[in-house]
Amino acid sequence: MKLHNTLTRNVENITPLRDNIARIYSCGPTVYDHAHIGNLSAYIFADTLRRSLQLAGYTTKHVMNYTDVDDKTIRRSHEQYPHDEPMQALRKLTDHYIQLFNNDMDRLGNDIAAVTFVRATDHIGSMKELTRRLYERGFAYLADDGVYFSIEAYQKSGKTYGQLLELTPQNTSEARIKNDEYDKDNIHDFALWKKQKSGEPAWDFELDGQDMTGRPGWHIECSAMSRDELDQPFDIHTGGVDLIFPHHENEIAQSTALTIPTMAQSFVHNEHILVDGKKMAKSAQNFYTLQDIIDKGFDPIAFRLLVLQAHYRSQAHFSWDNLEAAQNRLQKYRAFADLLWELPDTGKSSDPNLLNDAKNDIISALQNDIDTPHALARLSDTEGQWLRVLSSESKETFKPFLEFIDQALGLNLSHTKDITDTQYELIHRREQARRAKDWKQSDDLRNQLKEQGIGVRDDTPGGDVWYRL
RNA sequence: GGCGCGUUGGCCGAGUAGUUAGGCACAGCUCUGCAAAAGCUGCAACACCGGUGCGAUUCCGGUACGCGCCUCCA
Repeated sequence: MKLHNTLTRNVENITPLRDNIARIYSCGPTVYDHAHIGNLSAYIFADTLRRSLQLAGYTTKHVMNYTDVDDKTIRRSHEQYPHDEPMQALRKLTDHYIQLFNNDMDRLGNDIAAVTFVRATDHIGSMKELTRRLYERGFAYLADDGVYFSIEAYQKSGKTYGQLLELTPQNTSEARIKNDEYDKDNIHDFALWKKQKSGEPAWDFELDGQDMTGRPGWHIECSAMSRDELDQPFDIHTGGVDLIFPHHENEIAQSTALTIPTMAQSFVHNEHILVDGKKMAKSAQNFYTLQDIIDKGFDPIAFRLLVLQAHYRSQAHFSWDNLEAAQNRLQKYRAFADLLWELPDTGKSSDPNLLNDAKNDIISALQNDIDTPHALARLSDTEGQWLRVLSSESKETFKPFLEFIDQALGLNLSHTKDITDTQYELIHRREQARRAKDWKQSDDLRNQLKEQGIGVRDDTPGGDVWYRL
């Protein structure tokens, strides 16, 4: 399995470090609002990555976190539930958005059952513990508003800060220096733990005899959770390119300061989805949610296809035209899947290479740095040969192929349902009408079927073939 | 200011040192009672300027434009 590793900036072969189990940690959502489709595309990628590892024959352990305590969740929970206790308000808010998030994930074809979801607030204990150990070993210091990680101490211990990107003094924007309003020694130092401000939810914490009651910093959450759930080092850490710095760099620093040489053997980052050539972001107000897409009559899986049509390391463009193109493509795939019901129940494939070659090509495309555009091209190619499928396959041979496509790409094609006996009857009557050259009757029947969302392909060997519109 | 990435036909989007994925859209033809489907054909691209090659869209250098990161961010 080849993957692009941000640590080395190269596509390299990856094999699991331990027990043939691929351990993946994906930075998940901050659950303070609806996820927008740019956020969601990162999880479509993570889902596809896990599927690809499974196809490569590895067992996977895939962990994704919910960031359910941070500045935004706290602010938002106070706005929405001003009369509740801070902790209770936080819980209400994050419970709500976790539920919405899971629903979006499911609608997008992401296999949520294959992922272990963890909440930051369920791991506060290990966050405190990690903070304490970093402090005791001299990698952290106390400030008025919290506990900070010391980049200087980290570097003096012989470690590199800047493993994922080059960091130089010139590389730091003036804006950052000007905005540096916190009480820290070095501009890159970051909070491991923040002391409670009034009205904020907080957890008891005593460090070096001082009351540090408060909450964890963002970066420590992922270091602690990934260690709790996967141990370190694990195999693959995923996230959007925006997380490379500082988030993942800081996670590495926290996780490697004490003992282990690396946090994860591979960091994989997906590029952003652009709207009108710009990054989709809440702050830029140029974002859409999955519900926006659904309200416009699009299928969530069409959006999945739009994401998969571009390589994860290139910026994809979102537009309604592109989404419509993806939806059309999905319709074709579904019509292809509907062929299942036209096939005989049993019988060996008389054209065994047709589906096997496609399957193997799709597997190799995915093993090659998750080359989903190539995999989809191959699927489209196979779809274009539906007549051959119709004449050579049976349910016994075609169903597993659809299941394979679903396993590999999450398109839910094998969920195709048969049409009703009444609808078959309509198709049958139309064929008879056509044979009798009763064109009015046959057109009537065709319209009836159309109203029920069924299209008919004439003149195929063995009788008319239906598909969903 | 620093670092990184990109620029492919009407649109999206792969790929390659010589034979050029795929999707969407469009035009014509065949087939068809009509339509759909299918088949055939057409359409049309590798930002610009140099360099190295017999040969570059593909490698190297530069220019222009765009994007991202350096701050919360998928």
